[in-house]
Amino acid sequence: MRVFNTLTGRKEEFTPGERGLVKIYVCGITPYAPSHIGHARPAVFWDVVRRYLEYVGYTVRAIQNFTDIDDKIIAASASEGLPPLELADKYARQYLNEISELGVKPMQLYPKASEHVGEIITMIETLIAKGHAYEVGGDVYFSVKSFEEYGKLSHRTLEEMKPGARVEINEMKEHPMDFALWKAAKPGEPSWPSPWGNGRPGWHIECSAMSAKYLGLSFDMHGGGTELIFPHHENEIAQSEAFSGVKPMVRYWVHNELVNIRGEKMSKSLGNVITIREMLNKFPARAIRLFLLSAHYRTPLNFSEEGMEAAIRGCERLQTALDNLGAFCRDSKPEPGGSVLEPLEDAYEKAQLTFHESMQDDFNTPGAIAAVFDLVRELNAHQEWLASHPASAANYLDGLARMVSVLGIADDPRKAQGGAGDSALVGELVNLTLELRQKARQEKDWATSDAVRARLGKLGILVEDGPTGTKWKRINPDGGDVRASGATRIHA
RNA sequence: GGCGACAUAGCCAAGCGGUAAGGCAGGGGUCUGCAAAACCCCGAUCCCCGGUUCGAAUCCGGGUGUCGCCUCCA
Repeated sequence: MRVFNTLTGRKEEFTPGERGLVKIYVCGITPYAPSHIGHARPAVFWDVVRRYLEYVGYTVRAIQNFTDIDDKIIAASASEGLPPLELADKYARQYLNEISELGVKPMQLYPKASEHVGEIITMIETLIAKGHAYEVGGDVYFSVKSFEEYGKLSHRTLEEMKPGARVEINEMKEHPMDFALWKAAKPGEPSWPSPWGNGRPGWHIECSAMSAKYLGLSFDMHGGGTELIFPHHENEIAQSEAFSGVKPMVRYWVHNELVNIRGEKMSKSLGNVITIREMLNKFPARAIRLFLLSAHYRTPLNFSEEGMEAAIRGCERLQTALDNLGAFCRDSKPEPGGSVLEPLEDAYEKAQLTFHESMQDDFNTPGAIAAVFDLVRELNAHQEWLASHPASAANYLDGLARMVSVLGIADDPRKAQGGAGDSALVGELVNLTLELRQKARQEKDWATSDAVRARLGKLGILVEDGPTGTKWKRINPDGGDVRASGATRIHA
């Protein structure tokens, strides 16, 4: 498996530090407002990475932090009238609920900065003792000049950073690029006691402290958006490696590109933010995932209604294929010999291969998705054959479902839950209705046949007559959202 | 001003030296009582200009354009 490493600027062969175990730290959010699509991209991407690594046999230990001590939280706290930590907790929970609805499997741990102040203070004390940090008037700063490799992640030198001069002027700092490890408390702000007086941690140190605590001084992958490369991750390396002397702190730095909208960066000031909640209210979670995965994680993704529309259609196509296979599996017709259909078998093997080669090549999800669609086309093309070979249908369904479940963009109909509140009784009633309708069809009583189909449609049951029999599935009566995969065939 | 990324059919998007995956949309067929689903056929020489090479969308140089970072930010 090859992974692009920001540190070296190249794709590298991936090998975990410990055999069979992959340790991942993903930079999470600062919970001070509802999360938007830009937050959903890394959440879904890392979920897929995790699923794939587990799929190929690794044990994954992944954590994602919440920065719950921060200027923005303090500001939002004042305007919302909620204590800072409560406000952060509220939005953190909201975020977790939303990504859960997006099908993201929970990570092992979501550590919060506020709960690791002790570890942070210990780390700062060591940095001071080692001459990498200094205290000035209650603040503690990291000395960038004390870490000769400063800039190695973002590929720039201290000299290159001066010209732009977008550096805050702070008389107290020894070097303009020195950054705060600890900030002296200001009135009204949350603060903790420390050897340097009351105060709070700087932004970057929490990640160094928490990753060290839960993953060790050197771990496999560290993720985050590209905008975090500098200064956040550059500073993390400096702190962690200066603190422990262990290098590298992170073996593979993996950064995702951002989500834009109409070619512009999504930001509150431009007023073009689309929240995860809004997305979930409007589109099926599966389609949101397909959309987010339709571009490689290292290329910017432009949000658009058209893009979502395409993703919705794509998901429907996938689910229809899965549902059909599920219906064929349940077919009780006897298998006429264990024959194999060559073109199908070839397509299946090729799809499997392409899927894995794509995922192994720096998590190329668009390539993996293409492999899935290739297979779906072949499967669809041989529906009649599959309908009379349930064992083969089950076999291909297994394979297709495995691929699709790594991406989380469709369900195995055999495992899917029925529609909310639906019981087996509903299924039986629909089947009964369709059997009666079938009699009408045989008598060419199209008026009755069409009326039944229309009535069922109003109830959210989509009826389709095809060459392999009549199928039905549960849909959302308002939208096209396929809720359950009750595809059952009524034989002609 | 510095650092970096990207530019492929109407839209989205793979490709990493051997003559362009996939999805959506569109057109034409097949199947079908109708509808739907599905299948088949149709579309790009890869921003521009040079260069390297037997051969480049893929490598190098120069343009043009877009975007990101350099300050909080997924």
